Amino acid sequence: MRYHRSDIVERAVGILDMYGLPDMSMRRIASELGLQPSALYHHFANKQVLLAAVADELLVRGARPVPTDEPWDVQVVAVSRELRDGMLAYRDGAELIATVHAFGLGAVSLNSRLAGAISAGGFDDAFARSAATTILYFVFGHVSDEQTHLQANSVGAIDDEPLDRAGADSFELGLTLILDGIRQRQGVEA
Amino acid sequence: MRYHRSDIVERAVGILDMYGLPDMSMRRIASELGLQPSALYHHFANKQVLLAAVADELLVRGARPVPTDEPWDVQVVAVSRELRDGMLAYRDGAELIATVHAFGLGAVSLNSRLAGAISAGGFDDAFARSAATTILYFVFGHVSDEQTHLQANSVGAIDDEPLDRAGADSFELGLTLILDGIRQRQGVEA
DNA sequence: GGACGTACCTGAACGATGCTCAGGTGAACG
DNA sequence: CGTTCACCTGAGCATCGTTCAGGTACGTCC
Repeated sequence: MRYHRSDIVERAVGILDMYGLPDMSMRRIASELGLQPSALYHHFANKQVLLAAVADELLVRGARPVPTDEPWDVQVVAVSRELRDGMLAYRDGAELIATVHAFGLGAVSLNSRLAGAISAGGFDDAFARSAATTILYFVFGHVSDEQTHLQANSVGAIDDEPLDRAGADSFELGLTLILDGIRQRQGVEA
Repeated sequence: MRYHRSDIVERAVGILDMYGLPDMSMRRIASELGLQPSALYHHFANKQVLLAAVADELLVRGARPVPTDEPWDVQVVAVSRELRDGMLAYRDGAELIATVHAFGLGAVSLNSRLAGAISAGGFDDAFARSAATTILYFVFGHVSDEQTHLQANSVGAIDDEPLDRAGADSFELGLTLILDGIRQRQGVEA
């Protein structure tokens, strides 16, 4: 069988969700496709690039239409929730997406989408970018923590719902905190 | 020569600052001490524990007295700046401290210190904890990004000061945003 | 002073990782 | 029919974290 980039990404996503990030090795991906590991390097320069492609795929699968007719802060909340849900939808998705972003590969649109929504509130462009990254750092950190604890507690089969609820509530609270800080600057900004 | 835990941590810090996190391998640490790699496992159960000890050491070295006589928000800013400076003081310090915290080892005091300062503002304990982690996620994310770009640009010997300035300004802005959000809740909270 | 315990260390090895490279195969295309 | 090029093989390199059986020396206690 002969494959394209997309086939490899798809298989990698499957392994990620089934066995987790540490098991998503080049050898594992290759063997599940019936290939030699070296074959993967025909499609991706190195593992980081493959990881970036997988992270982008997760984000694409979790994408939702942005409500551009709504107020700017509603848009920001919508994008943030979409990002959170996308990260939580696959095992180790949060860690993957956060590290890929930290590495500077892929998912550049996240920052732009948030900054764009904020700009719609009549803020300075530089301010919008700073505020957007502030939100991004919060989302990455919070959701990564959430997923770590969720997955740890899903091994022992204890109650998930209370934890999920607590995570979601805490997420909304932090997000509101930052948004309140931004809103407070409306009219003061250039 | 025979060593203690602290000798190994100290040497590891040296390697970290000189050659970076990726070069801080068990083999490298051992060889710089004139030891076999296996000798390190007499002092630390595994590498994660060693990393946690190194991260804690960096934080201890960067510690400053907290101005408990100042208002709560001034204390929060002080702790946040101390943390940022501590992370930036050593090569790859930000990544190290952030990943160790994510792993749940060491540096538990960070959350408590921030939460404690916020509580002094008369906030609910649960709220203080949530607000503290919101700030922590922001600091970790922001400073990690800062350090990545600083180190990338220090290879090519271009201007550091403007970048450093931009990083610090953006840091203060994000921090103020969150603090404004928190302050807005004063009086409303239980 | 001699036996003992323990803290620290050696040296070899295991299993796994990302990655490279020279070469092979087969389908599409002129 | 011949060539090009995308895709792949298979072996191997250089690392990594970690384990384990055993060794050495120092402090303590009889």
